[in-house]
Amino acid sequence: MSEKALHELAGRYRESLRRAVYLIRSLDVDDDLSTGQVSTLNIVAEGPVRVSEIARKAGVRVPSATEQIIRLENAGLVQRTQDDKDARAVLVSLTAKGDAALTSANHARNIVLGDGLAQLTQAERDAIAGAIGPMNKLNSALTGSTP
Amino acid sequence: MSEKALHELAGRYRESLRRAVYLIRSLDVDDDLSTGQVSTLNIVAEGPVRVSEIARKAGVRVPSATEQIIRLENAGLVQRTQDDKDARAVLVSLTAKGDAALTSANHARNIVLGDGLAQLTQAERDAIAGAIGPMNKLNSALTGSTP
DNA sequence: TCCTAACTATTAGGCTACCTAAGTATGAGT
DNA sequence: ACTCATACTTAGGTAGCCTAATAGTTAGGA
Repeated sequence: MSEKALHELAGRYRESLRRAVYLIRSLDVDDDLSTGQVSTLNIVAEGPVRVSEIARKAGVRVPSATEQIIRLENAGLVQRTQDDKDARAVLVSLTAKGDAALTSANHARNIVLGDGLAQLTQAERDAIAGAIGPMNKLNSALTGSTP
Repeated sequence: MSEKALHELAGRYRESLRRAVYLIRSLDVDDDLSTGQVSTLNIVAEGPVRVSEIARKAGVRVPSATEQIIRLENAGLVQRTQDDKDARAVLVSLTAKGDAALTSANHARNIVLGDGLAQLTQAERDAIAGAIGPMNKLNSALTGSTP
């Protein structure tokens, strides 16, 4: 593919992503969790995770992750415990309340987004479904993140 | 498509978009413009635009648009003029400096993203290219925005 | 052993960007 | 002319991100 064509595609994709970011934000509807908080909870949900690991997966610096975690801890959604094997490390895990809030938040967002997807044709949904893999690969290639 | 399948697709797409936010941020490399500023400049570039129109297209409230515009104006990238036909309205347009900065910023970002796209296979690029239309349609369906 | 370098997390301070509510000025309709 | 709606700005507040500095822990070599 020519360099010019790559740049043209990059421009169109970039614009589409910019708008999709607002779409994502518009999904924070009724609950009191922000998109960023839901993302952090989704990371924590995979098991007790270190702060540095959360930061890496979320694509932010460690102090930003600490800040998010403190907010979530104050809301009673996560808890911090010491790592037995490394006294420097802190392990973050979901509380029961956090687990419930996350399930509910994911469900609410998937319903709204699912409604939008239902308005597309099957071919359009297939196109989006088929792009997710390549999008993730592109994300990894450019941000170096390993989700 | 079943409701369950829609929600499953919604979940995967949502996760991909979440990570794409960080991709977008990683494109702000060397220049002094943020992603939001580039977006605003891109909107303004289409011609003299009202503040309310900028807010609508950017998916933010009017005061947020005003704030962005003031920042850009202070940087000499846009100018505000009165609308002859409606003394309440303010028309925002690019300055020569803003036009140059926008061209440069778009170019720099397209190069970085283009490099990432170049690492994909042709089939993967085609998948992304094919999803842009449906993604935009979905964005419009859910946010009510008319880009 | 001990000393230094590396690592993990937090705190402190600062910035952008978003929001709602309130204020000012203009336009449009009755 | 009066009223209501529209367009924007101002004021005040919050979330979320950053860098720099700090405290404690670990690991590895002299």
